[in-house]
Amino acid sequence: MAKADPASTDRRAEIIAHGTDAFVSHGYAGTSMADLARAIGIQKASLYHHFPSKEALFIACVTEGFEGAVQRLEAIRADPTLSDPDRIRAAMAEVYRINLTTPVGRMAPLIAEVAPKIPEVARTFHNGFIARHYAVVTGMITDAVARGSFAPVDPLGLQHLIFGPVITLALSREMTASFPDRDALYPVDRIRESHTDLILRLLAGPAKPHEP
Amino acid sequence: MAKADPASTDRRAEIIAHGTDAFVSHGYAGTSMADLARAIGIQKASLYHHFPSKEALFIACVTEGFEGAVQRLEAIRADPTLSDPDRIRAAMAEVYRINLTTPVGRMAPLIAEVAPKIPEVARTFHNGFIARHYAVVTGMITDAVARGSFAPVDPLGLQHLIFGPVITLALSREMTASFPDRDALYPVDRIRESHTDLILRLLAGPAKPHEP
DNA sequence: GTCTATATTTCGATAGAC
DNA sequence: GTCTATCGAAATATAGAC
Repeated sequence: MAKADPASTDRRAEIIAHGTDAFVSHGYAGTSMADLARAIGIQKASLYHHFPSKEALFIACVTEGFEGAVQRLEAIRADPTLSDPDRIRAAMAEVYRINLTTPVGRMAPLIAEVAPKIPEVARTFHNGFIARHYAVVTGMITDAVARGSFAPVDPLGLQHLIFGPVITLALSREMTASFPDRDALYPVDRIRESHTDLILRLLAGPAKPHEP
Repeated sequence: MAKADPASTDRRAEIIAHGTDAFVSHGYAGTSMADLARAIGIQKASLYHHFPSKEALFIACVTEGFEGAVQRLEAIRADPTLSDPDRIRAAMAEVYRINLTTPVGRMAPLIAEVAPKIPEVARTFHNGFIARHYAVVTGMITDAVARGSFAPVDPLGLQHLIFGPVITLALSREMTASFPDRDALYPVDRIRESHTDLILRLLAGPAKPHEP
């Protein structure tokens, strides 16, 4: 994305950044071009100089938002200096980071809202972001199982066990954003550490029968 | 659905049923009173005979939607004929049923959208539905641990490991509702069975070190 | 590229007949 | 209880000056 004119390109990126946040927070129908313009500090008509319609702006927010997000996970998978458990720890830390500190973790319901109106964004987002994230993490686990580092596990079940709690946590925290006790109800660090430990425990092998 | 006066009382329930589905599918702002009336087959003005405003209708959809949903889980917890593993199996089957066959599993983002405008619905839904569901399942696990049936586990981590994949699955399936290969991407039965097995494996006890 | 001003449609909500 | 008709506000989008 190299550009000559910073005044022009930066404005477009600024609109996309604000727009993504607004769409994720208030939904597609709940985000008005007037509100968005006011948040950025420009006039409504100026938005239409950069994007021909609200729909085009939305598509840009969804499809340009996850560029580069998969590459960090790919790098963790390919890093030869990591042990297999440390690779899982690093991957889960990155999954938590991307889902809890960027809007992407709250995009699923937004896509669902818009899918009947703009069907292609659902495929673009799913194939370009979700499916690739799943594939990288599933791949690094089956790699480790093949090397004998981990016990065999059903990849489909484990994939949902890894991503499900993170995405639900992002949505739960947004739902409770106004609660004064939100961080006590959904403490990110504690949940992430416990989650990671439990996943590694499953990968370590089948259970030894519990003796009361 | 028992019907005494099909003209009057059922109309209110009919509006709430259609409204809940529309709100969950298209968001609060994305659901218009005109569309809702058309879906039911009445005129827009008739909606305002049963509810004074769109906001009042929405609050009714959220607060009346989860009545009785917790009682089935409570019954499973209290059932003396179940073994502890079977109790977990029954509870997870019920969690999957409620989240995947009723709109409640897709309500979190809807609540998040509306929370800035109607703050009280977030607390009502969280305290009345989510927190109680969490408490029942966490309680039946700590009960079993106290009886010696299961190994000790961090209840917070396990709670997210149980509910997270289910809620994310409900959202993923809605996001991909238009995909012809949705059931292949997100096969409910396979995921539920694998998920349940992995949870029971964690509860069975600490891992035996894996030997390649 | 950004602005003011405006066209057009759709929204939530109300009035009043039946 | 449901209808037709309509209001005022807010939405998307456009026209044209600077």
